[in-house]
Amino acid sequence: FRFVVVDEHLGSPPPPLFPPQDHCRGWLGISACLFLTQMERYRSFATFYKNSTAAAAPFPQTAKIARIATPLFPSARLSAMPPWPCDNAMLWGRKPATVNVNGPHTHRTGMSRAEPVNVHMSGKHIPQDSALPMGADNFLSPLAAEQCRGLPVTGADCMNRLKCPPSVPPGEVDRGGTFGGIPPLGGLSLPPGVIVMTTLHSGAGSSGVTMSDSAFQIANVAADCQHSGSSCSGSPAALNGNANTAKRKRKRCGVCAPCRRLINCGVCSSCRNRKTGHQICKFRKCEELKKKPGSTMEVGFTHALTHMPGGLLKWAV
DNA sequence: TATTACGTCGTG
DNA sequence: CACGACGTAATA
Repeated sequence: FRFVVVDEHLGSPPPPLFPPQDHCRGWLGISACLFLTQMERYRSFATFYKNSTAAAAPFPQTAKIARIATPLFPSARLSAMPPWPCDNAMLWGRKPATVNVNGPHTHRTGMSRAEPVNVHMSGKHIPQDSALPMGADNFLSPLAAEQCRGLPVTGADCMNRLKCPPSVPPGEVDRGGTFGGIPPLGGLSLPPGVIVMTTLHSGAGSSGVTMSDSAFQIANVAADCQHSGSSCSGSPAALNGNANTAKRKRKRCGVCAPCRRLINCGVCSSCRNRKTGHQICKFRKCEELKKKPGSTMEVGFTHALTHMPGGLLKWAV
């Protein structure tokens, strides 16, 4: 699944939390999404309506209240299926990454692997099933790659430099899909800050992971920690519930800056020595994998979900 | 089967 | 420690 922040604000400029960047909304970060608590959301709305009286004028008080009071996942408890047609929504601008959602030792098959973009592999087949066309005139251009080649560039920086074409012509307001690759949401109105978890079309039957499946995976892990009364700070094996689990390769977290980088730098030792080194680009090496096994981020991830004010986890399920 | 990249080990 | 080489798990 993917986290998609829907920045939709009827008849008014976007709220402060999501500045308008129609050319490329960029990556807001899972952490940014998840830590958009109800309180922050309320504050965002309040500030917005307070500071932009002109924009807020058309909004009656009842509408404002109703809008702020809208839960983050308004339809989630009605059905396990995604209530909005965002199946091919893109967030990272690449195929879904095999990220560590369920824990470092909890292997899930069927999740698509990342499609690393190597600037030296121009002839390599690039899947077109993602929502953002990865054509030569898109963000895979040598220019974009070169721009991202700077060493201490964050993933977000890298994404922001990518050439995401506007989803609507300049001057128009995007009322439908906010990201360039997101199809219009039709008549469905979602409050700003909504996090939509979607599945992706990744080939026929290639993924057995559904939106609800993944959501429940996260929910169950978090809930288990909560119900067991543990601090969720145990070892990965403990998190997995089996200390005797055979040692497996850890997977990249998918959310740290290096993980969010899309391209190999091409100049680091790992890139230059790829044939024999078998190592990922130094600037794409997951921060979590650099650490010794045992101190993992998914602890914080699930902790955030579990203890988030406003019950985001509840809505996510 | 080919590719990617994690884990480990030897070396300096 | 960093680095390179290698085995090999995971995936396309």
